[in-house]
Amino acid sequence: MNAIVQPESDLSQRQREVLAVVLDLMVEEGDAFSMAKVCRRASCSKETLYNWFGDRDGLLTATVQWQAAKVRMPGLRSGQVSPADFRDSLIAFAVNWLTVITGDVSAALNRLAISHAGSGKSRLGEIVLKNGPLAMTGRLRPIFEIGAASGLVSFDSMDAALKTFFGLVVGDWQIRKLLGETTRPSPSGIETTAERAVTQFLVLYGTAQIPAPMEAGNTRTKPTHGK
Amino acid sequence: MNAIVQPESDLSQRQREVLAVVLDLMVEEGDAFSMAKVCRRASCSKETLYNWFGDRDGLLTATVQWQAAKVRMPGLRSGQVSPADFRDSLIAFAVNWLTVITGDVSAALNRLAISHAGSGKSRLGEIVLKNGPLAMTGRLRPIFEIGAASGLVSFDSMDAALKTFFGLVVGDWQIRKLLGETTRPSPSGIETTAERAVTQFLVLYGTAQIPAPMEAGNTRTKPTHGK
DNA sequence: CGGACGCTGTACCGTACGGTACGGTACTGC
DNA sequence: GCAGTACCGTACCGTACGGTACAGCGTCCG
Repeated sequence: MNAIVQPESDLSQRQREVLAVVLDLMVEEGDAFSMAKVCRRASCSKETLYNWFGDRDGLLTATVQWQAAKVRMPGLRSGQVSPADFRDSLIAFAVNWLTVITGDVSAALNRLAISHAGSGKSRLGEIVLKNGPLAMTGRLRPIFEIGAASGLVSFDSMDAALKTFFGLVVGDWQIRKLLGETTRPSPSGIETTAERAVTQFLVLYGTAQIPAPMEAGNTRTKPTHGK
Repeated sequence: MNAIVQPESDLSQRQREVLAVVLDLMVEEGDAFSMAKVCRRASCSKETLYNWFGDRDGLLTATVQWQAAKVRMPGLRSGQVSPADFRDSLIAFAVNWLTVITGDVSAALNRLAISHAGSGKSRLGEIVLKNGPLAMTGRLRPIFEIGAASGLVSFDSMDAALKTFFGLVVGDWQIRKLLGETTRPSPSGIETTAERAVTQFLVLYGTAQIPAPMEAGNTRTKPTHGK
């Protein structure tokens, strides 16, 4: 099984078209679509499909990898950075992440990978894990390091801080989306969530005063201690 | 389809035995197990199975509901409460939740519900959602209210606070578990995570000084502001 | 005793799907 | 013109599974 492992990007235009169809079908039907349906919609023959991707698993894997390769995160120039830039950078990161997470494509991919992880049918879970949470923390870590080097934040444990950031940003959005809840946050809702999460994160890990938002999160950036 | 909707608890001992077998199979194989396999392992006939549960969906639904009914959360006596009690209560809650979430049974149930939510095959997603995150916040809300009434915490938005608590506690544990990551936190790791999450939560939302832990979380409960 | 009932085990049916084979067609290079 | 290649469309095969039917068996109750 898993005959052909495409070196990731020597995919022809036609092959990418097919994968796009597969992705659409994943969004519409989850794991339930058949190879025949792919062929019908993509106007290609089964034989070609099997020649290109080996078997169904190969097709799924190729689709997931191809899609995962498209996800990119906003970065941050290294060197000294101002508090405002740092904060904006975190917010941009959070907005980006939340937008991806709450999207139908991400949900479809995660659903697929999760159900396969349960059946031990393939390594899709591993792939999505690597391109999801792990990629996020991987991209976020250098940003955190820049912040720390600039004296804006400090961590006892970088990993714990990354987990905390993840939790504050994602909250229960992802699990609810995956379980089929239809209410999707508006772009402004995402923005608000991201700002609140970053504000809270900076309360927990920030060392210097960073421009506070007007109304996000707990409103007050720090509770008025003592009753 | 979905012929018989068991009023939730008029299940015979024998029926519960069968559901236990189904649950085991879910943990082992995800959604891939067949009705025949259930019968073989439970030593019952297909006909009986279909008489009792209508169809495959009915069996799955019954299993999920039966299992969901078993989950209970630690509560908190109402009335005035001490800071230490409040904090311990939150920690107990978090430990309980993390233990459930990272367990194989919960993972199997969530995987099942998630994959069905993707295919629109049934209402399992809705059921798990109601007995998962929503049940958690439902149980947590009164605890928060007691805390607020006792002047220990204050919220601008109760919903936002619940989301924050969820995020701080769960982090990325659940999604990683669902995606098949095998490393499971030890009981002491869960304890540590829970304490750190609660400490952070109280930093964000607490009004009064609450006994700080020795070393949990960011170590210092509040960063020494200003460089 | 005898019929009704509930259950087990097995054989069976229809279907749907993954995977293969094959005929037909367009294009390319010689 | 012709072999080779790459692809489409479709027919086909084997299998596995959901669901049904039926025979056999123990138990309860009149």
